[in-house]
This record gives sequence, structure tokens and C-alpha cells, in this order.
Amino acid sequence: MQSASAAATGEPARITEQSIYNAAVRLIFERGYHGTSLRAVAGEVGLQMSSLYYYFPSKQDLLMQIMRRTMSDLMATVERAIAKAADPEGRLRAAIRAHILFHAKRREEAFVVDAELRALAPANYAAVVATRDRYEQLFAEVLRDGAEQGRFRVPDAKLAVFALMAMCTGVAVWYRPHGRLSLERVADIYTDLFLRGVLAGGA
Amino acid sequence: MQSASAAATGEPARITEQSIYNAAVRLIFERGYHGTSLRAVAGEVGLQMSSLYYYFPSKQDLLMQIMRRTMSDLMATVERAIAKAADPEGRLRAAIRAHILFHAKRREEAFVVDAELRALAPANYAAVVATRDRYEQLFAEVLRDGAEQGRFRVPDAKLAVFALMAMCTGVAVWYRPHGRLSLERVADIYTDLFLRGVLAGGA
Amino acid sequence: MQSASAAATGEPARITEQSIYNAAVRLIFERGYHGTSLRAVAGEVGLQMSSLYYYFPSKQDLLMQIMRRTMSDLMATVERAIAKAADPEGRLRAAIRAHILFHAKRREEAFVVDAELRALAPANYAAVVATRDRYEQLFAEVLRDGAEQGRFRVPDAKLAVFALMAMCTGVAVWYRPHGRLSLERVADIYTDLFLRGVLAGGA
Amino acid sequence: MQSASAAATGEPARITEQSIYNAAVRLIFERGYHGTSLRAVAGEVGLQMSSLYYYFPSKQDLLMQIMRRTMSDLMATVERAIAKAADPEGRLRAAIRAHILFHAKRREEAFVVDAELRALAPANYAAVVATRDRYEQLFAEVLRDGAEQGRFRVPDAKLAVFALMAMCTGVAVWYRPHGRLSLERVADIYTDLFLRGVLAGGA
DNA sequence: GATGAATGAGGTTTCATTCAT
DNA sequence: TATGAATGAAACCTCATTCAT
Repeated sequence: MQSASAAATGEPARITEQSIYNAAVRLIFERGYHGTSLRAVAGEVGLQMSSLYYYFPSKQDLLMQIMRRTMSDLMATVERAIAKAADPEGRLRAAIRAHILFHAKRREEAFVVDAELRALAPANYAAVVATRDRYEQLFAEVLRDGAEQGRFRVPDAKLAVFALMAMCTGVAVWYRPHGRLSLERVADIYTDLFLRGVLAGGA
Repeated sequence: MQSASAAATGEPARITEQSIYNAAVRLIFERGYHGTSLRAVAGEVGLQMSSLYYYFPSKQDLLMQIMRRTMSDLMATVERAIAKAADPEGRLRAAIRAHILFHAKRREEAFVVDAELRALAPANYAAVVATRDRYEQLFAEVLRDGAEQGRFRVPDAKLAVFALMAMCTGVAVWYRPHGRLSLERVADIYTDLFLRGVLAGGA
Repeated sequence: MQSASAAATGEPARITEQSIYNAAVRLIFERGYHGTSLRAVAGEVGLQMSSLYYYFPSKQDLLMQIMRRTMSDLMATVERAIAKAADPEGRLRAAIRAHILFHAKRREEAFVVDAELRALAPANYAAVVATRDRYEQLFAEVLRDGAEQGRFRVPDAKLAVFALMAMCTGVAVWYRPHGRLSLERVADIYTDLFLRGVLAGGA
Repeated sequence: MQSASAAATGEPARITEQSIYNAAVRLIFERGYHGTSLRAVAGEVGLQMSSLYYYFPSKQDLLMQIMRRTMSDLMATVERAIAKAADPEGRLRAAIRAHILFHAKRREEAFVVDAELRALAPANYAAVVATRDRYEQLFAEVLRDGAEQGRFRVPDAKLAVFALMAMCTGVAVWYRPHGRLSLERVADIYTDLFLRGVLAGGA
């Protein structure tokens, strides 16, 4: 009986909430936070603007939920990937691969996290940047590890991470499923490119 | 009397116009196009909002001028750099270096060009993307040249350019003069990283 | 079981209804009718906004109940006080005293009645003003009686009532229990002040 | 020439500003601050809502200007009246008279000052209450003076001022020009009533 | 008795823009 | 050159209210 009365169980509400989230992600990805009106979001979901406020206390909060959820998932994904590999090279390879796959599969969310930092209210901005810094530390540590073990030649780990992040995050900008190159191929090429760039003993 | 003759020669007008341009660049860099009001721009310059319309026909047009001027300068700079070098490796090195220096020295403009494409009206968008494609062709050709001559190992030139552009353009996001690393050093590290990534005969 | 039987007897319902009434009184007293949202009222009671509608058909109606109940109690209180006294001076003294005590003890309700008349829908406004006029008649008659008997010197009874009402109703604005002066003292001072003002044979 | 081009001199602007002020006063007097929409104010003046913001930075600010201007005028008026009289009785009489005349002639503004305190933002509230306290001190000092000289019998000056303020401010609630009683008569009756209430040697 | 989900109207405020001066 | 005065659209958000459950 319970499952039959979906309204009572709050199932459809969660569906509506997810629809709003999805619509917001897509529109903010396309037009930016300030370029996206709640009217547009509501229209996309087939709701009145005022109904959005049943699910999210404010536009800013909606953005924050996107940021939080996406960053949390990304962090978990990359941490898991790193944990599975044994040596620095394997860890770097796994981390880059995980980062790229995530940015391709959830490109809109990932792009929003990257591009809309400046739209965050000060307190939110601080929180998100702190998380991002922790995320980048994952890569920096792998690089430093590898450098200590003589496997990588990295003049400046922080700079290398900047370069890597920018390069791989960029995938979210142009990647489209069913494009010319398979996602696996893209990940391989990018990973090779960067790894050859930092591997010791080259050129 | 000065102001009279100045008004006649149009000198102060050009100064005001440049001030508006500069203020717009800075604010759009900080807050994005949709997050920047003309009120804010006018305030920065010490003008009334309505006075801006003496210099620019619309906000959209102001953005377009930023895009056009910046891309034109960037293109010229990189073309000049490429022309001076003899072999593919030298040309790639010179191109990357020029790109990075430009994105560091004129980081706000460069960042705006990159980040605010989506704020352009359709016709403007098409025009700017066409220019950007021509710009990326400069790098793609250098890479293909080098690959044909066996100097580079590049599985996919377009992809490599995407990676390179994202990586180097990112400099505009974090670079600050008087930072930990000199601009020359940053350019060197980035250039080495990418070059080792694409040079044939590595690893 | 308790709650079941309670629901049947309607006991808890009356408690909830009273809680809503109290919360509404307090909030409208603090912020005014238009400044008080039903959301705030519901929040105060720990209910959802929609639940209020089980108890009150509308916000306007809630205000009307406050007005009606309070005015009815006030009227009864003052009528009883007047009935107990024998001569005009005693009746005036008793009426003022009752009015002041009421406005101190139920200051929030009393203030709301006074201050939110303009928030009433036309029909409600008419009804409440009619009651208020009947209330003021109580005082006017005492004054006229006393004037006829030569005890009071009152050039204009209506005006005197206005003055008296304003003066004494004001107690609801500033009175706080446990303040510098006891309520009894306040009532005495006010009563004396006004009585000396209207007593014949002074100055 | 200058005076001819009124637009250039900003004359009509001041007229518009005053019209907005007047409309706001009237509507807030009738419906309260929260019950008055800027739409209504704009409509009254024949402007678009957005045009109001050319003259006032916010609704709250508009209310503050009403409060400030009115209180400042009231204070000056009463101070002038007090200064002209020689003895406590004359000063009290003059002060009450000035207060009443002001509250009758500018009844809407005066009422708004009194009734909409709670609509003020905290900082504004503090400022206004401070001014009001200074105003009430004017009366309290007159009363204390008179009491010291044995002219008044006032058990509690603060309480007496409360009573006086409430009583006289109430004039703004019901007074209408061309009413049954002339303004002069009203002022006389009120003044007599209170003075006999506080004069020593009565009853 | 109480809630969850939705609404439509309306709130204040900001926006880019215009045009006479 | 620059402003003053106004606009209409649209922004985010809150409101009282409804109704099925």
C-alpha cells in the first residue's frame, strides 16, 4: 500500500527536486549563474517559479547544492581510484583518468563547479575553495611522492597541478558523447600526454 | 580653454573611452558579464550610466569590443612569434611562450574572452568562435608540421591543442605579478611540460 | 490512547487553537498585521502554514477573532466596574482603572485592537468601529452624568473621551510587568491626573 | 535663461520628489508601512515603480526621510514655543499647544512617525528612538522645573509625559480640519485638561 | 488534525536603455 | 560630453491560500 501512494511517501517530491536540480545544472552550464533566471529553471521543470522555493531556499543555495554534491562525488571517485593503484605512476594515471571520466560524464555539473565560483556568496565561496584545495592536494601528493621516488621530474608540484587541472577540466567544455573520439581514447591521450611530460628520464 | 580644444581634438574622449573599457574588463573578469551592471562600470569611471552610451551603443557591444581587440592582439602576437622561429620545436616553443605571456600580462581581458563566449548574442558568438578557431589552427598546424617531420608524436592534433589551450589559458586564472614564480619561469615550466609530452622518442 | 480520546473530545484542538491565537497576537503586536506572515505564526506554534487553515478560515478572520474577543472582554470588564460604583466620580475612577488594568494585563491584544483597525476589511472595520463607539459611550455617559450633576467640568464630552482613551490606551505601548512602578501605582497616577483635569471647582 | 530651463535647474525634480514624499505619507498613514506598496505610491504620483528609485534608494529609506524630517520640524517647533514663554506654566502650555497644532496640521506625517517605529530597520529604529527620547525630555524638563518651583504636582514626570504624549499625539488620529471644533478650541481644551491635572493646589 | 505540494499574485529592487537638454 | 529623468522588463523572493491525502 505504501509504495502505491507515492505522494505520501515523498517519492515524487524527490523526483521533482531532482528535476529542478537537473534543469538548474543544464541552464547554469549554458548561460551561467547570473544569466540563468529561476523563471527559466521553473519553466524547464513545468513548475511555477514560486514552487521552486518549496525545494530550495534560494537561488544561491541551489548553486551551493550543485557545488557540494558534485565536488563530494568527484573527490570520492578520485580517492577511490588512487587507493587502488600501487605506485606513483599508477596512482597518477588512475587519478587523471578518474578526473577526466568524471568531467566527461558529468560535464555540466563539473563545469559549473569550475566556472561559477565567483557567483558564490563569500561564506560559500570560502567553503568551496577549501574543498577544491583539498582536492588538488590529492594530485599534488601523488606528484610529490613520485618526485621523491625519482619517478617524476616536477620542478613545481603546485604549478604542475594547476596545469593538469586546467587541461583535464577543459574536457568538460568540449566533450560530447558519441563524438569523434571515444571517451576511453580521450582519457588515454590526455593521460599519456601529461605523464610523458612529467616522467623522469625523458628528452 | 584646454578642455575646449581637447574636446575638439577628441583626446579626452579617447581617454574616457579607454577608462570605460578598462573598468568593464576588470568588472567582467571579476563578476562575469551578467554579473556586471553598467551602473557598476559607470561608477568605476565616475560617470553616470547614461553617459556610457555616448561611447558604446550597448553592453553587448562593449563586450564585443573587448573580445575583438583582445583576440586580434593575441593572434598578432602569436603569429609574430611563430614567424620568427625556424623549426617545429622552436615554433611550438615560441607559440606557447607568447600565448602564456599574453595571458599573464593581459589576464583579465584574456580570461573574459574565454569565459564569456556564452554571453554573446548568436551573431557575435559565431564571429568570435570563428576567430578562435583560426587561432587554434595556428597551433594545430605547428603540431602537424612537427608530426610530419617526425619531431612530435601527436595521436590527435586537435585534442592536443585543446589540452594545450586549456592548460595555458588557465594561467590567466591564477597568475599574479610578483607571485612566487617569475613569469619567465612559469612560461618555461609550462612549455617544457607540454613539449616533453609531445616530443617523439620519449619514454 | 490519550491522543485518540483527546482528538475525540477536541481538547488538544482547543489548545492548539489557543496557541495559534497567542502566537498571532504576539507577532501582530510586534510587527503589525501586514508585517506578520502566517508562516511566522505557524513557525511559532510548530505547525505548517497549511495547518492553520484547519483552525482559522483566513488571516483576516484570525485578526477579527482577536479583535472581537478582546473588545468583548474589555467591554464586559469596564461595564462590571462601572456597575459597582455609586456616584459619577466613583464610576469614572472605576472605569479608568479597569481600562488601564486591562490594557496592562492584556497589552498585546489591546494594542492590536487599537493599532490594526486599518487592516480590517471594510465590513469587519465597520463592525469593530461600531463596538468601539459603544465602548466609548460608556465613558461619555459617565462624564455627561457627572457634568449634569455639577461634579465634572467637561466642555466637550466626546473630546474628553478621546483624550482619556488615547492617554490610557497608551499604557499598552510602554507598560511592562516588573517595571519601575507597580501597575496599581500607574493606574492611580493616571486616574488622579485625569480626574483632577475634569473635576469641577479646580484652578 | 537659467530659471527658464527648469529641467536643467532640477526644479521639477524637487517637485516630483515632494510628490512622492506626500503620496508615501498619505498611503502609509492610511494603510501602514507594510500595507503600502511602492506600486501604490508610484501610481499616486503617476510614475512607474522603478522611477521611485531615482529619488529614494529604498522603501525603508523613504520611511526614514519621513521620520527624520517630521521629527526635526516638530522638535524645532516645540523648542521655539518653549523658549518664548517665561514661567513653567507658560512653557507647558506653549509646548502642549505647539505639539497639538503640529499633530493636527501635519497629522499624517506625525501619525506615521508614531505608528511605524516598528517598521524601521534596527539601526534606523535606534536613531529615531533616540531623537524621540530627546523630544520627550523637553516636556519632562518643563514638568520637573514646575514641580521644583511648587507650581506642578507631578508624582512621576516620566509617566506624566507618557500620558501627555499619548493624549496629544492622539489628535493626529481623529482630527479633521473643518470639524465640529476649531483647532484652537481643541488645543485649549486639551491644554486646560492636562494643566488642571498637574497644577498644584487643586482638589 | 496535520501535512505536502503547488499556486498566482504581488512584494521590493535592479537592469539596460532612451531622449531631451 | 555628460547628465537628469524616466521607463518597462525582469530579477529574486514571499505571500496567503488550496486541496488531496
